[in-house]
Amino acid sequence: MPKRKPPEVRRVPSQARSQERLERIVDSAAEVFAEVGFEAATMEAIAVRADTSIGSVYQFFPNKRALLYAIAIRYAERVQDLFDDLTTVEGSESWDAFLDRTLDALVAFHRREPGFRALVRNWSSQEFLAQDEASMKEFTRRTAALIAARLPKMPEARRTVIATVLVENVSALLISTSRRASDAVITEWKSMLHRWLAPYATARAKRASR
Amino acid sequence: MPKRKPPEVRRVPSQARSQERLERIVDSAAEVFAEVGFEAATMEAIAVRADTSIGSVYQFFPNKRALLYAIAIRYAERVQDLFDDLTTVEGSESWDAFLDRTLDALVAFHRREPGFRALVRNWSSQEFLAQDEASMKEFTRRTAALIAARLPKMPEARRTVIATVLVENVSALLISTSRRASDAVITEWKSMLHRWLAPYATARAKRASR
Amino acid sequence: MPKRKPPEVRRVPSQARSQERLERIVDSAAEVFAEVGFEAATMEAIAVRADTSIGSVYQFFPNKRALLYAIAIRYAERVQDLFDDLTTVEGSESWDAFLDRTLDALVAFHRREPGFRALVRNWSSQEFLAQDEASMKEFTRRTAALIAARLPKMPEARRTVIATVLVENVSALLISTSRRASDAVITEWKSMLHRWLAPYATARAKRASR
Amino acid sequence: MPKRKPPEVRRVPSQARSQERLERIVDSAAEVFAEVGFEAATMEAIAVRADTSIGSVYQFFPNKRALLYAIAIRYAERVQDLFDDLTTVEGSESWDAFLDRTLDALVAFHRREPGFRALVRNWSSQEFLAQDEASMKEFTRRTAALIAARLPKMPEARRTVIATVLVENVSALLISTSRRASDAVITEWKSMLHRWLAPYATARAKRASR
DNA sequence: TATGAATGAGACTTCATTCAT
DNA sequence: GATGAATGAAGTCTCATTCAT
Repeated sequence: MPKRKPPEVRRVPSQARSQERLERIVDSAAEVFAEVGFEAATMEAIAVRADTSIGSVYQFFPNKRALLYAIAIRYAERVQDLFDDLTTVEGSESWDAFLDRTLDALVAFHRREPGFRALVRNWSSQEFLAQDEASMKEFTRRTAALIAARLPKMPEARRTVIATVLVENVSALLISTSRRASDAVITEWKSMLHRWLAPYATARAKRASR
Repeated sequence: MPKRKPPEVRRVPSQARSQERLERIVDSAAEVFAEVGFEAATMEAIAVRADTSIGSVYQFFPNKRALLYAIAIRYAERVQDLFDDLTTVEGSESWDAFLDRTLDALVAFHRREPGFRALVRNWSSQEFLAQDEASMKEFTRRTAALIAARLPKMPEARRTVIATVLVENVSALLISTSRRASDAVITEWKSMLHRWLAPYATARAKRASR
Repeated sequence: MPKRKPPEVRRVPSQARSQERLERIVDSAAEVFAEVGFEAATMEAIAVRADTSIGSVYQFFPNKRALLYAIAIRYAERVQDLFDDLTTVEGSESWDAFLDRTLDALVAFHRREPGFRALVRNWSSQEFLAQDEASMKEFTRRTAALIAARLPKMPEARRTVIATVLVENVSALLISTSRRASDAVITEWKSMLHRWLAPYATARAKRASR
Repeated sequence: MPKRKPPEVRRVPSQARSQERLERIVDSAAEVFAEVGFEAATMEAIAVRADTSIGSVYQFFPNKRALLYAIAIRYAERVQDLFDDLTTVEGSESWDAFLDRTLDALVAFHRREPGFRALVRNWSSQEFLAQDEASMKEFTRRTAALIAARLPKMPEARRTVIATVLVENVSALLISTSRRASDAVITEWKSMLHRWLAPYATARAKRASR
């Protein structure tokens, strides 16, 4: 995920009291957006849930959109961190193990942060679609790099296609499914990915065993 | 797709003129919702595009939400019909061929009806999420039935899990991907499904050949 | 006064009912602006005084400023008409008689339309200052023409200066004074103008008698 | 200028620091009001320009209106002082010379203090119109006294009328004209006043020469 | 039945004023 | 006293919905 310009924040509070309030406002907004969508969310509702006044919300954010933007960035950072954690595990790990670990982590993330799903689904505005596209590209790039590390002989075009399908598949399923997915479904989902990718890994294994 | 309670329509017009007008209103609403989203769409804009007056829109629909509902139902019927067409093809067809044909048809449908994607991404409200859930369940049931027809020995629980993953996978990818997906990506996607499902089909083949 | 572009009006009503309403809104706005000034006037107050809803006000005018603009134009037209009436009197009339007649008419106008004074005093915004400047220029031009008709020998520069002082004097006094001015004050004011302009007229008389 | 009730000042600061701050606040407010008008001026902007905090402004003034009031009083005092200076010149001076001197001084004052004009044009509220009226009355009284000193025989009613026209004329023209008036216009303006008042002075001269 | 003008609740946003630090 | 964050009343404007014609 590329670095983004900082959110349009009016005031960065230094006092602990204000810092807390800001946190509460962003949390509250994330919840309200998740529940009713961006357009239907009202600043009043956000303020009330954050247990403040509308005026305080506007002290930190110049408008509703800035609030959405701030939330988007917060999530982007969390996903970024998650991906970093997942890929910095040292040692030799099988593809399947890596995939399983990644999926489990992502499913857990989506369950922990129900607002994320709502956010992504509501990104219909042009501005945010561009963001989304950029995120997906970055994830695809990184995934392709991971593939390259294990299958250096695979042509780049091929690698990119596989990475694309993998990233799209995972993100699409996470977004539309994660809350309701049972363990059995997730297990089957992993099977799907394992079987799909097996031949590529096998090819390497064969070459390696020669 | 389950039977739905009758749409909230105030008057079912008998006259051809009115029927046409109703059609135009729904088309117009679908377009406007797709273009700017549900909240930002105005009844005025919908009426103008349908070449009628606001009053006429309210003659058919008690409120804006009812319009969205009508559109949802229309799309549900179209998807329903599509699925019926796909499955009523007689003769022996391989799983892979069936899958490919289905995927191609669905991708084509999504490309033909950009409003569908916009609609689904705009759900958000509780009422519509329930709708969505119901649709998915119905598709899963039918898919499980298709599997049962070919793999009668597979335990029902298993079948349901596979059908769930298949339906979720297909619908999720269609919604988040279809407009931008290249042919190479779609081909790889098919591969994924083929390899995943191959062992199940093979199991049958083995048992059959004994 | 130069022709102005038509006010930003959203809808020009044809029905008598609406026409009345529009009239009431403009009248009401003129009153409210006159009483509390443009900024302090609220659309709510304007709507209530016009015995309508806020929504109706916005049906005719896209924003508060457009209302001010409409009023300005209405007054500009009235002043225009007044000036036309004053100058189209045929026959030979003495300067003093003409001046007296004009002043009386202008004072009457200002007393009849208390909103006019308020409007001009509130024209502080850049946009309206330009308007004002243009009006004054036009009046000065016309006045200079009137002078030229009677004193063709007077150099143009001179004529312009006199016209400027005359117009500025009359408009300034009208704006700041007219409501409280007693008859005695107005009579003295006329004297002032007569005595000031007498030498110019006399010069002509002398030349004429030679 | 009549005695005014003491300005609404919360605290009359004794410390030099505070005195300075108070001065800065009033200056700042005068500038901001002059630039954007009373309503559009924000206490924040005033505080920032005065290089203090909003809280400090409220230490001195209970509300925004009190600030305007303080500015009005300050200007009233300055005009008062100016008038005192103008009239305390000893020796025999012709009417015309006195008038010219006064006008020049007033024009200079208006050019030096652009805020004054803005202030007067922004009156509008009932409370301030009363202020204005009172100022005008006081100037008229003083002017009538000046006339009385030179023309003791003139009936008081007459004197008052002349003083009224003179004061209204001068103040009206100053307010609406001073920034844009050319020297030629001002010269002609003086001519106007000279010719108007000449007969009154002549009358005295005649009586004196008998 | 069709129209579209009228209505007014409700959204966003600003900013005068208060008050805890 | 000084500061500036917090508050919330109030203003502008939109638009779903109603209803007279």
